[in-house]
Amino acid sequence: MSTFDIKSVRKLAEAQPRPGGTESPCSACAVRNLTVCAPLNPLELSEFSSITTKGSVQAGNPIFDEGEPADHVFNVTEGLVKVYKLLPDGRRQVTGFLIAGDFLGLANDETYAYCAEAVTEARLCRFSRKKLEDMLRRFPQVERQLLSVASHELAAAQEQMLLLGRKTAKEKIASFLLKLSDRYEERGLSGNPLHLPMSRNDIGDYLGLTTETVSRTFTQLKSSGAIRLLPGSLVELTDRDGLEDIAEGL
Amino acid sequence: MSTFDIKSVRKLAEAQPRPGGTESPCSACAVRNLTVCAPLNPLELSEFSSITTKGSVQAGNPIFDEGEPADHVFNVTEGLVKVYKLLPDGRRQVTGFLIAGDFLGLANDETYAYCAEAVTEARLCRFSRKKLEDMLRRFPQVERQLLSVASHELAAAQEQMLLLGRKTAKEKIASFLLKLSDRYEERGLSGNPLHLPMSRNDIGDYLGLTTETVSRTFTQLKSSGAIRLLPGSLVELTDRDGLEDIAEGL
DNA sequence: CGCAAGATTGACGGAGTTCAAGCCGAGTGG
DNA sequence: CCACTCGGCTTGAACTCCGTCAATCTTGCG
Repeated sequence: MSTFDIKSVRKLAEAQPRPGGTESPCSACAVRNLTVCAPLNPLELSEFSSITTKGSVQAGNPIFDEGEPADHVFNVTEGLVKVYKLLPDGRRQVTGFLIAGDFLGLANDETYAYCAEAVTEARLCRFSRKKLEDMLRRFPQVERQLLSVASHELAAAQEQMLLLGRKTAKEKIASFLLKLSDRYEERGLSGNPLHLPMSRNDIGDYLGLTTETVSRTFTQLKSSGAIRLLPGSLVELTDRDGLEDIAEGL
Repeated sequence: MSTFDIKSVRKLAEAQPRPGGTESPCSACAVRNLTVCAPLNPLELSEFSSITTKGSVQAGNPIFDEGEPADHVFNVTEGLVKVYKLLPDGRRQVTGFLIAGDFLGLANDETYAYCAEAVTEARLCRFSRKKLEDMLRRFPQVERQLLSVASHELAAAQEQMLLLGRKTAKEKIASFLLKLSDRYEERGLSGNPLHLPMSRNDIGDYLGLTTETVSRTFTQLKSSGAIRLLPGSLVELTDRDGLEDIAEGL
């Protein structure tokens, strides 16, 4: 394992393999069981770790941009990352917020089809796409896992299309809070209160709304007692059942 | 190979395997090279065909509904299929229109996460999910192909999110016509003039618009000379460059 | 031909955007 | 320690695109 160093990506102090064993840096990875590496045994993991590189990205910095050669894929191990697409006039659609355990950079094309940027300082595992493809041939269980991940993401994307195409602002915000809360808990983070480090603008670009509408809707949900806004970008979901009804349009 | 027969799915006259050879019904399949079966050689294809079943569905009939046990996956070989999700109050989001060569029914859950319905009479190959999974283990190249398909669909889903979240009605319709035209041509169908067998309502539910807005926007594009509406649900794209500019918000 | 379902057009209204003005809070420097 | 500043958040007012409701018109089909 080495570290990577591209624009906006800082090197990390190199994590030395433990001496005298099949132990690898990956074996200590906190998100290993949440991600594509889950089906590997320690020996395989050690081999896998030989093609990975760790690094971190400062808040607000890009990880890659649309149109760049898609030479690497990534795994988020810490922090929050947003991925988005742009229209020529600058309109933006955030297609996802990624947290520890999320996979990033899958592309069939030779270039990335979207931009990725750190919202908070983030840590990532990086794989060379070429080497990963070789690995996939040798570890078909990882390929199967990857298919499963892609299939989950596809289902989530369809859910998001329903939200974008057919839900009202209030329903969008309620759905967003609930889904994020669930995902945080899946990954062992606090789902309530919920940390929202992204800006109102980012949330708007994720939900197909403007900053102002996001802000007004938060105020509305706060007034109705469904949520509380706490200092430090925290949101408490005080009436989860109520939010669930709102999210489904009931 | 046998035929399948579930509600709304008609049996087809059984296609007999050709006697005395490795030839299989699949080897004559018109969309074979457009779909997941593409990487198989004739011998493998023959084995693959043993787990497939062919059938057809009448226009307007369901193929499966959200929440049903996801026991099968499908491949469209002819006709048009729409895939959609519903909110409790009946609001609908069409998440895709599928044509010959498209794969359908991928689910990690035990149940389908969406509904699928024939728009025109459609023909489908059906695979038992269990048997398909066994096959995937034996033919990793098919699994790789599936991953590639899923990854393409993911990119398309992100494009669609950009459309739903950030494009105007006019931009949505222009994007829709262009993308559909391209996909038709990929599959060897006419991309111009373009056949639109789905209703204005279906188009609206795909683009996050109402029937009325779809209709008005078609009229508008017609008046500006970008398209012509021909009898038989045909649309001629008379100014493709103009449509492309509109689609990108230029 | 006549019917029914879908498509078009019109008039109106409203959810969300746009534009603009204050507010708040974290970081900075005197 | 506190004033200052700057970016993001909130609130207000006017507007607009698209949705809603309703009345025709078209089309495919028996």
